[in-house]
Amino acid sequence: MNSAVIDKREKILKAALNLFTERGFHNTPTSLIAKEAGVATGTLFHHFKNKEELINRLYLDLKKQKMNALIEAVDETASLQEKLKSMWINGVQWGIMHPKEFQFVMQYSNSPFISHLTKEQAMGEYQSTFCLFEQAISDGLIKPAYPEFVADYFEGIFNLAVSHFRKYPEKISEENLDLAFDMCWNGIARVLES
Amino acid sequence: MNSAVIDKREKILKAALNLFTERGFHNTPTSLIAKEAGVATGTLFHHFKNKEELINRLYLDLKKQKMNALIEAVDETASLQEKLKSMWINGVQWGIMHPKEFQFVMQYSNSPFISHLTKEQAMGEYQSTFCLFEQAISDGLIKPAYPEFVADYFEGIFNLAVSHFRKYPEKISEENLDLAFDMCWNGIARVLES
Amino acid sequence: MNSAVIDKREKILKAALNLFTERGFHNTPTSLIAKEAGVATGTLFHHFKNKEELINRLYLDLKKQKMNALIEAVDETASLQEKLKSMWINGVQWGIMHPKEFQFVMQYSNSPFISHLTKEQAMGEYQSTFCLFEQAISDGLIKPAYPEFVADYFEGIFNLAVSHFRKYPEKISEENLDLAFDMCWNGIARVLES
Amino acid sequence: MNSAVIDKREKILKAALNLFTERGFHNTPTSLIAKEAGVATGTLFHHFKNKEELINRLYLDLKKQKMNALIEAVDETASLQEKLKSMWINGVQWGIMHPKEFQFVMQYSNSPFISHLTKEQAMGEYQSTFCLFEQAISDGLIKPAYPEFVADYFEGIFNLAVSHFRKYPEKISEENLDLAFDMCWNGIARVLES
DNA sequence: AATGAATGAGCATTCATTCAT
DNA sequence: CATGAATGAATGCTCATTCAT
Repeated sequence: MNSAVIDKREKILKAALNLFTERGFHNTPTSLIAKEAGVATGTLFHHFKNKEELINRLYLDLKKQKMNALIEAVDETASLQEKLKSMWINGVQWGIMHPKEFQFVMQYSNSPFISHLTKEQAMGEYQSTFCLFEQAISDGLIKPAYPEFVADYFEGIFNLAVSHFRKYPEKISEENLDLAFDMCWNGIARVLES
Repeated sequence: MNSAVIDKREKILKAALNLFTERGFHNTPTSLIAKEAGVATGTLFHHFKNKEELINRLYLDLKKQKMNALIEAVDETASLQEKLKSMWINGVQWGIMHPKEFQFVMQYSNSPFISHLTKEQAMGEYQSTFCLFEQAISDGLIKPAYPEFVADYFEGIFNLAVSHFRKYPEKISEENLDLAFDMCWNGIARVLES
Repeated sequence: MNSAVIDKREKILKAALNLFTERGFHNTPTSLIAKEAGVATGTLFHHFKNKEELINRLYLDLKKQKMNALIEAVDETASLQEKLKSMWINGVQWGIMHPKEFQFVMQYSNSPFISHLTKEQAMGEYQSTFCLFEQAISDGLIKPAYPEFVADYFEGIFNLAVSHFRKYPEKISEENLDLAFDMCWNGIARVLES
Repeated sequence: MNSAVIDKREKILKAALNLFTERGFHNTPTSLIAKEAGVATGTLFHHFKNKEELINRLYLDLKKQKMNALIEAVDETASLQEKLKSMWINGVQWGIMHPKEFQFVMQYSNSPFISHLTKEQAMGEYQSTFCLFEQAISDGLIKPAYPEFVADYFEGIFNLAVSHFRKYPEKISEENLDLAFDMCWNGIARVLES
């Protein structure tokens, strides 16, 4: 009983994810989502107050999944640089293996469809990661550029790398993932004077 | 009369740019564009076959403007690195001074609203720039990563930099522009062993 | 258990009365009635076949209450004029003390939501009162206008008086109730030549 | 051209009047109004911002018609009582000849569908009539009951009379109209002591 | 009896596009 | 070329009612 209920909710979210990434938010009728989910139109509105709540709910769920993927199995005893690299690799792999989820989160991060409140909630999950950058700067591990830029930069290249590997799947290899991280990192890292 | 005609066409394009960036394509009725442009609803369809043609036309115009801004006043006799830096700085400055135009081009570059044909035409403008990267790689000026990644990387960080400066306008300064380029470049540049 | 059942039924009727008078029939979802009654949506349909039956049932209940209020404690030995005045005063007082109930009965008396059958049943209760008018006419107590008009007139002014006192509660006083009846009555009563 | 435009607007208003009085506001889909008016659904919303504006517009139009009917051809030189009687007779005749219009105005006068603003505008038209009552009271022509009640009373019986004659059309005659007015009036008029 | 998730027909409203003037 | 009234398919959302538990 309960599982059937959750099932429908999940099916709606899944269908919404597929359709939103394929067709965009405004070009995806709720009726189509319901149809794709194998559910009546009214059912969608039983689970989500309206279309906007659906998209916000979806965004929050996926953002959380992404963040969980980042920190999964990161060796707590490793060095800061190694931690960041692990997270980067984890994240890129998650992005490659969950293309829709990744695209959705990236595409709607700056979208007006996502409410301010949702963005704040999502940002909360990000906080712990952000601390790592601050620490890396104070440790002298990375360039002393102001932290806002570092954060934008890091996430930007991260997204860029995933997008790239989705565009050229044949380029995916451990070597190229390392290369991508290296290009990112050597743009941040303090160049040690010899 | 002729100038009045051009006027209306321009006004429509201008209104469309403002509205598309503020509200998105699907959330911008043609009637609103017409109203904002001070023109009758029918007039829009005299100048553009339909809404899609309008957006494609707009995209192409702006992409061309952006490309022209890049190569403007680049010293032909300068070194390759200096040329690339000039273009970068030019581009970032254009992006800062034309926020709507920049956002529109970036936002819709990967959008399904832009037809394949339009994208190809736009890509044509990019060709000459792309050559510079190939040359830079073969010159040993930048890392021998495969050129597709370099191109994505370069453009990605470029967009990232502009977005960043739009988010934090108080950070705009010659110094920070240089810093941004430096962070980009030292992620690409071969690190010379001492 | 049985009392709990009755309780729910009563709660539904009570909630329906409040909501129907505040928002109208069509603007009151059954789900809202259920919610306001503290009951599941399905429960409403256990007690009433459908929304229409609910409203008809409610109408009949309230009409009966109103009629009972009219004849309550009327002195059987009093004169006809005194009886009618007692009923009038009783009725106005009931209307003042049961504003929702009064409004509902008045509002839906001519409404298509109330079925023909229901109206006839309700009219049955009215019959005995109607006889009084016929008698009053034949007694020469009131003007020899045809009885249909007298009945409409009497009830019309009655409703009017209640509505008036609900609009201006500060005007409620024994004196003004008498005044209202007097205005009603002297429009009916044969003016005796001196 | 212009006449065609007005035509459609008028047709919509007319269809709306018929349907609203027959089926009520909430039970009348805009699609049905459009259909009945021989017009596309969109056309309705071209002329009226939404359903609510349509009903408010309609109310205002009809209220104005009713008021105009009241004061039409009233002899300015006649006595106050004669003036009021003329208006009463005019009004009842208008109500009889325009049953839908009359019912609509009466039915929605106290309805929440009519906005406060609309009611105020409509009340404005009523002002001059209201003055007549004040004058009649100060002239000692009618009972010195407080004017709010007199106004409610007068209008109430007026509506009542029209409703009555619509229910019993066979009772319509000059004689009965006079009778109805007489019953109204002798409930107001000061009974002169002999 | 009671529950509340599910249903899907129905509704108000929007909007790209047309076309007579 | 320009206008803007008219169109009607499409869409987000509501709600009375059902039914498995």
